[in-house]
Amino acid sequence: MAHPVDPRQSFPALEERVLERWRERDVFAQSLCRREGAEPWVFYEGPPTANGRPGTHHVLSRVFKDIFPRYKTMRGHYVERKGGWDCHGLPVEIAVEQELGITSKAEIETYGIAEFNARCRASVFTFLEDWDALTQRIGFWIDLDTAYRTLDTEYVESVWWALQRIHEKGLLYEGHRVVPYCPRCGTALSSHEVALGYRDVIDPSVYVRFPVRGAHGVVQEGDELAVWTTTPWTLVSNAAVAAHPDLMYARAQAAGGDGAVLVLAQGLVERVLGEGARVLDTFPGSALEGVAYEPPFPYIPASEYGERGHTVLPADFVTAADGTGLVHTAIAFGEDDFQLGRAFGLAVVNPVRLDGTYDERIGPYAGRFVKDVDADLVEDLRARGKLLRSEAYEHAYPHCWRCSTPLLYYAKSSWYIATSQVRDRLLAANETINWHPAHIKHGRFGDWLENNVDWALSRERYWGTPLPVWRCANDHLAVIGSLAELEERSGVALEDPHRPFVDDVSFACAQCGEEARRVPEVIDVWFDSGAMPFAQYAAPLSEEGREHFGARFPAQFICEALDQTRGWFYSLLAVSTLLYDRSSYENVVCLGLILDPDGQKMSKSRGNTVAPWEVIERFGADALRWYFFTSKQPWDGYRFSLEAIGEGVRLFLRQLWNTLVFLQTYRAEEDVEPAPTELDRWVRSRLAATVEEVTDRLEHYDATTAGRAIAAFVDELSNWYVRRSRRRFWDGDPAAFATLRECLLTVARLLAPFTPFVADEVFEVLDGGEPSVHLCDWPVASERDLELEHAMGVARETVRLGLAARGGAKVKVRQPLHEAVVVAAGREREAIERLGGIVREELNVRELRFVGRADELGSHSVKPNYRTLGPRFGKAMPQVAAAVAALDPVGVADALRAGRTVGLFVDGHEHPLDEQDLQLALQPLEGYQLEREGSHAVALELTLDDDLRREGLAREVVHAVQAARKAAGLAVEDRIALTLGGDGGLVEAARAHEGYVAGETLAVEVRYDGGERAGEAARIEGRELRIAVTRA
RNA sequence: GGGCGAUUAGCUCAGUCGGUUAGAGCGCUUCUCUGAUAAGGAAGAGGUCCCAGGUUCGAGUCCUGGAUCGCCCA
Repeated sequence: MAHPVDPRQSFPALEERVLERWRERDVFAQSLCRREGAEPWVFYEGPPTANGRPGTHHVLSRVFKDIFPRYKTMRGHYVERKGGWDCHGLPVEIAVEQELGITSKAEIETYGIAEFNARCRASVFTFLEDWDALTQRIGFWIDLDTAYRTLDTEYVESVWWALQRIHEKGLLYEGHRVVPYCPRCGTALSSHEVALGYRDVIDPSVYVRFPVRGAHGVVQEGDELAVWTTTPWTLVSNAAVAAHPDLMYARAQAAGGDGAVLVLAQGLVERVLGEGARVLDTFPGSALEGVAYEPPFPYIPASEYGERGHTVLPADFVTAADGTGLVHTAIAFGEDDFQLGRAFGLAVVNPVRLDGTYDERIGPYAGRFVKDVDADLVEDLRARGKLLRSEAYEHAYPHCWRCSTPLLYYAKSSWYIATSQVRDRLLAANETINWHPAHIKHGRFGDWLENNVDWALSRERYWGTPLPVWRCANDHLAVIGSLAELEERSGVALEDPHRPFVDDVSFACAQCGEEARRVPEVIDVWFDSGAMPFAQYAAPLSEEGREHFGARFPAQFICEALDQTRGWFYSLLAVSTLLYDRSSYENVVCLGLILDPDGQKMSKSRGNTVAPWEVIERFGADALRWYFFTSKQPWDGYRFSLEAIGEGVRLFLRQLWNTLVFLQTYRAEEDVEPAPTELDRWVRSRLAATVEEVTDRLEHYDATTAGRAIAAFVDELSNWYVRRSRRRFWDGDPAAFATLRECLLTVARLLAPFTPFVADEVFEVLDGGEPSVHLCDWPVASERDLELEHAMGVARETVRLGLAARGGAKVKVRQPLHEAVVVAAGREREAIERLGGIVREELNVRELRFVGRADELGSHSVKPNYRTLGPRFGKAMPQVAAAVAALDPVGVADALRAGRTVGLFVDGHEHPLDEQDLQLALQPLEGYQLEREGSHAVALELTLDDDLRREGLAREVVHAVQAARKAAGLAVEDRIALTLGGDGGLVEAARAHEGYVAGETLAVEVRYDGGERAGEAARIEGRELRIAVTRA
């Protein structure tokens, strides 16, 4: 019956075996089958893109996406695990561009959109096999066969439907405004995409002189405005200067300068012009309005901008926090600038082409990429004496999250969803979400929602869901919600809704009859993924999908890395709030970043990445999973290294496995009625406690504490229950086998969501009665015996103190002692007496003697209990502490034992103190080997007589014989014939305890005629013992 | 510049409602135990709980300011 178990089992090999078994027994499908009709518990898969190789951070999110569905399935829910793939978007286009060796939109169009998109379609799943293999190997149960794909026609149609609904609500609009724009990709980015690409860069920070044209109010001819900017490339299209009307400004001269009079914010005079600068006049910014000046570059005349071009304008956004308080304004390149220009009727003049280069109006710089011209422009200013100061300025600047090109803020038109109009609804929906960690809710995510801006939805690209907006010459819009609707309008039945095919479909405008053509844009991929709750089922266009969706919305659980706060977490919430006015998820776990052992972000360029396969091949997937689950709270991020994982394996997986090996090594038939001992009852109670805690923690999405609780139990099981029960296992006690088996089977079930491989193998070895542990129900905690758990705690503490006393006296545990004197009373004494056998054996003493009064062993000291006395006495606490210190400890101990209170004089009043208020501790007396902790102590009687010495020697003999057995290569169950010889005292001790020696060493006969020649020599306390061992 | 988070032993991390002498594991040293275990047990070394103020009888814990790191945003 005993299933042989390899003590040196390789976990990766074990896992391969388990994977094979799962396939054979179709366990994943079975686990779903068995829950058919049960209450669903809904998980949404945030779709990864399969056009890159999966890395360790993907493993992190995938194992957290696995553990809770597994747990909930065992709890009796039906947990559909539908996979998903994000297929559209720039990452895919860029991979294809690289493949084709092209870098611009013009080249794509020359190449042909149809062919380009066909390549994109093919490229999406380049690494699908890698993803598949890794997903399986790490035990992530997800159905990839029915995975939703955002490129599928039905998916696109669902997205169209959603946009049509949003349009019907009046929330889709085209707007002209300044957007973050990637000149390489030729498209605007949404704010959450911008958030993905901030990077520290050093830009010039320049202070430029703008000479005024003629005196104007407070300003005189020859004065110069000191104007600040960090984007010199926008100076060529300077349109105006902004000043805050209420801020105080000054005319000032630098000490020892060229005598020029500069105008700037009064508070910044010293910082900009240096110490000793002289202020000539001060006045509010409003006095500067209308001052005309000479622009820094001559390329675009003031007339181009209109009446107020190249003058000072009042603006509230100006601050004196940095710069000069006079802000350079270029209408096309900043949100504030754009609004200011609009307010004062300035024309938008944009001399930068869509590819990020200057057009022909910028003379010598035409054709160059604007960001590359910064340095030349600064030099130009310097050469013409227009430069006041120039410094390097390090700041975070947004870059394209895929191609790393610095973004430009750029005025152009794009399509928006008016999410800011539903901001309150977004906030309300957020209130219903349970965030892990909690601070995200009102911190990072809540703040983001508070400051919500409209969703910049359109992308001027090729491979994406086409924006389903058709427009006629009279600007009438039609937003189409399905291919059927499009066919109805146009008579064209499209099979593929992608560009370029959809671009060719036109129809007569319903309002004016003019031809309506599709606008050229595609939509933000984040909208695709945000639509997945319904689009993954092709809802609502397919009836079946509508039903599926109805039963699976919202999700109980989603899980992604922290960077999705502005990504999927947002798009998912925004789409469902727009359509259904509620959140699409109830619980969310945010995962942190994976760092290298030095706390640096892992990246290919640093060469500090650890490939997931490397870990799996060396330690196994369970080890990696266990590390992620238990090493720390997942949102804190990880300092990841192979060593860290190895340690976890050794401490936990090995320990668990060895316990199983032990059980299987000694396992016997179990047909006898088990008679459980205190130890059995104890470990079962601890097991119940563990089930309670693990369940509670997993209900709260806290895998870390749950996993650590399992580890703590396995440690108790292995290092206390098994160690204390070894003899019972050797003797074939059925209660011990039944108990250990039960514990391991329950641990296997608790562990199933964490380390699904080793859990299943343990379960299989122990023949748990199902084809897999993953088909089991989650364990229910049995009743606990809190009294016994407490008693064992006290007993173990007593053992610990006793062993420490032995250590202090340098007396080996092998040497038996007469007695241990234990200071304990009441409940503690009962506890130790109850488990006295265990304590005696562990301490190797013949008797336990109890003394109720610790002063028999040492003197008391009395300390105040601050926790109870502090609130009572407050400020008088120091006096109380002094008064307590002056009490007679023996008297206090007597009084408290007798249940009386102790009077304490403070401030002339007597205050009664009871045993809650005072804590007794022991001071050891000299001459005793005593270990104490709180009111609890153990002393050892160290006097040895001949009897004890002989027994100690007999145990030494046994120890030596066991070593000889091992050296002779005998199996643990081999019987032997034993011959002893050598030192008379040793032989005599062995003879006196022959039954014990023979029993311990499995000797069927013992002879004492081993003369000089016999066997191996061992040395015990300086004396020689000769041992001969032969298999009997 | 703003927001969020983190900072506890050489390393990885716990630390409850503010309460007595701040813990665990790993690693190190010395003992010890062994019919499962590369395991276990005991002792030792190892701490400015990031810093400075404040509140309080009492602060690792609460408040304010600052430093460093990470993330996010301007």
